[in-house]
Amino acid sequence: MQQQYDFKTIEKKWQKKWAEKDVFAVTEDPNKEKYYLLEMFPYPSGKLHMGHVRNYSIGDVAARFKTMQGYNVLHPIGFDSFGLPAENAAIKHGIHPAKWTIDNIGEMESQLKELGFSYDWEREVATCLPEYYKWMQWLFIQFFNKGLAYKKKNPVNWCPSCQTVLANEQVVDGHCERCKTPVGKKELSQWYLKITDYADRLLSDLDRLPGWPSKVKTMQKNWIGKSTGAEITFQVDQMDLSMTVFTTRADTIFGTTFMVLAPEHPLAKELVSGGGNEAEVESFMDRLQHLSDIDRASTTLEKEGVFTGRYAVNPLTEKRIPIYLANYVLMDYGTGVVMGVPAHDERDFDFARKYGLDIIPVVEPPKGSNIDLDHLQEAFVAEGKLINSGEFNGMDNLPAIEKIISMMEQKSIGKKSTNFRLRDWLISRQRYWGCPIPMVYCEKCGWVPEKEENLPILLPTDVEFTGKGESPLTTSKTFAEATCPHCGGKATREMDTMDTFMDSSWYFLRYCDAKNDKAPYDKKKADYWMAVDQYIGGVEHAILHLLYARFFTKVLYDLGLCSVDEPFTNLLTQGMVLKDGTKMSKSVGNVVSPEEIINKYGADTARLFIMFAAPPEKELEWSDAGVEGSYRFLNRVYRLVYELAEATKGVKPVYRLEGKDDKQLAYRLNTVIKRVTDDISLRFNFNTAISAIMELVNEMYRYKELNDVNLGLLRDCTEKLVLMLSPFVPHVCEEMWEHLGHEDLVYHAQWPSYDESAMVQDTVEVVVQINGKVKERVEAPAGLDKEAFAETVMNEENIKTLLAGKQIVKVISVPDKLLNVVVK
RNA sequence: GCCGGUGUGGCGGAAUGGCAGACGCAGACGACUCAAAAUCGUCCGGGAAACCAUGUGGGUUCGACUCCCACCACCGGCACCA
Repeated sequence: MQQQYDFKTIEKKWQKKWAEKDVFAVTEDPNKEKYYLLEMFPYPSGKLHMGHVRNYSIGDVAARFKTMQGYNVLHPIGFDSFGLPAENAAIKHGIHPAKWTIDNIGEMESQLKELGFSYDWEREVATCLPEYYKWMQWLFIQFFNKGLAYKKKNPVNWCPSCQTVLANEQVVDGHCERCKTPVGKKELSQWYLKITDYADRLLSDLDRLPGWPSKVKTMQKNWIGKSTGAEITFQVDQMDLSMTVFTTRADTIFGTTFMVLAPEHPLAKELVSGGGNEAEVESFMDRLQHLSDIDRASTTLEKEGVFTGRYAVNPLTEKRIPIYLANYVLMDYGTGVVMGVPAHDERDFDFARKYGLDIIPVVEPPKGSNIDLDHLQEAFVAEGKLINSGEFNGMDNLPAIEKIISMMEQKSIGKKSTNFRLRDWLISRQRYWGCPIPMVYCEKCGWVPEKEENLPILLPTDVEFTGKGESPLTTSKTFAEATCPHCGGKATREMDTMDTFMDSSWYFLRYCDAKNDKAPYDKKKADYWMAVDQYIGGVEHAILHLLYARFFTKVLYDLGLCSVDEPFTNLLTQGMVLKDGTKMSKSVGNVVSPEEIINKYGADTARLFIMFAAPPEKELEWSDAGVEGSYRFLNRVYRLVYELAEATKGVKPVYRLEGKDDKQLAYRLNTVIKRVTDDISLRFNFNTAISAIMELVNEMYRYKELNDVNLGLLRDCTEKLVLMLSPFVPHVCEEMWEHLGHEDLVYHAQWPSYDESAMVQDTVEVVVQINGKVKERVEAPAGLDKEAFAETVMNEENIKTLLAGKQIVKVISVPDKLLNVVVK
């Protein structure tokens, strides 16, 4: 150890030692309690950004801390390495996506190593490698065999810029989640996974995840969007035709005065033809065609519709009601048909107003309200008693829902029903750089999965990257040719690749047994490590990745491949890294590169600043001055440890506390250990853990200047200081630990425990309040009971003076803290 | 519109209902130095003071940044979901 803090030499030295000794590799050990700590794996875009550094620093501190506490810690890393940027680079610069990706992975690996993260590199995965995607294909086939994967022709979200379809989750505000281009619709035959079969479990099991932020759970709940209600069947007048609606408001059925279908509803044509209003419908449909999907989906779009010329019969009132087509009815929610209850639904109200349709109130506002039911100005959507509803008149509307549904069930005109906003997951992508879907089409046998021995279906290399139209796989001369695994006849391969969110939906299982070439992973190994005890990543994955991964885990659980059905026990969503109040981005020009900081101050400083500047789940404002401060602190610690290592050479950390100063320092040491331990393990409050360590350092600086120092105590403080700092700044701590004469790594050292007896003080400074306002501070003996405490404090001279001439009403005594005297 | 979250010095941020502003940054002053840097030390919400201060207004309490009610502002998610 040099006298100067030479971070460059120190960091290189210890990174080399860690790698040589392979210290972060772990194996299953039934005698040790496991702890699986995982950060979301990165897409290999080129270089690390500050968001990565933050994500992985949080994880590394936790992993090292848990290791020191004696857990068998699995802390793996890998790369989510299929995806569009690689392909775009191929189109733009003519580099093969594989080369681009592998080069980037190499770059990022070395940066992760430079930051000193404690990964078990033996378990590294890259989803673009055949040894990984072979098992992705195998899993897809398991889904298919279970009836959870199917191909369907449907209008799908189409990004004209990425030239591929998108899942609903990847369409944000009508725009492509990746490139922000407005998304259109295209009729295509595509593969889907039946995530809707799991909607109920995905929803209800959220309650079994107390370790997840409620924000994320709420977002998933909203996304799944469960509504309970009823399906009700209406007969079309004078036609042999019926239509079913979904409604959550069966209580308002008596107020249904019209029906509305989505314009693209399959029954629309049949209804219109011969209804006598064909010309008007056609011109309406024509106008609709010219609207973009984004405009159509807009909530501000005026509700427009057209009469079909047909009538339906309200099954309860038996009144004839007109049937309309309208732009505000969505084909892909419910049944695509809505019963119009203008009195009690805002949209129906607007529509009825515009087309002069009847408005019949069936729920009465509570007495005293100034709503005039005969001349409604807006829909009345609150609760009330039923009117105009036959035998149900006078009932409260909410309990009436169930009553009306069971009556309709008896008459076979309706039944209880549940609807989800969640749609099946569209996983086909018309792109090259993804996992090939291992399915072949045979004229005789239809869609058949590839034989297991033929896996992996490799990506062909003789393809052209044009970025246009269909999947580049179609340009391969040989890829399409296949033999039907069923009948042995000629067959064609599926040309699309999988959504990359498939790859990331099970990588945490692969880490449990990353090298396995007989199975995706050995179940026994997965049983040992799963579930992930702590997962850390950005909140932007709250619905996409985190929902898909939960879905996969549940399917694997049902298939008997996994013994947990929730993958992540605890979830931490870290905040963004900002500079000047906004997200770091190239276009704003406020990017601070990790490389730059590591070169100037070292990895330890970068890590320390990031952990100290804000609690992990909050946004972090980057501050160059703050980085300087962290660097200064590390220098301050280094100098202190160096000096004290010399001063206490050969001294054992054993001592007897002598005077007040000794006790004060021991008190500080032990309270800090407790604080740091609790802050890390209970709350992940790394920022306050670090401030506590700073307080200890400040105290040690004061103490060492005293005339009569206790060397044993100082030695103990020094060692424990290094131990506590080591998860945060591992390189410099290894160096200091070695200098303190230890031969083992600080990484393998035991986390310090605290001595409760040293945390008891003889006297404490307490506060004296009068009527709740602080008036005085006095020194009082610690550990008194309420009465003794009050008496002692009240007998202090200046307190007596303070209370002189006042009438005491009440005394609140909180020993060791405060005394509040209520006076008149 | 609905659902969440946040609001504390010049700044980042601390505070199981019990001293508001820990710790750090910035700043001021002092020591060391021929000088500067580095380092070490002291001060650092407002106010002359009584006091006033945790977005605003109420409430509960001996005591509220913390709990309850109403409102405001900003951020995020969902949004014609029947």
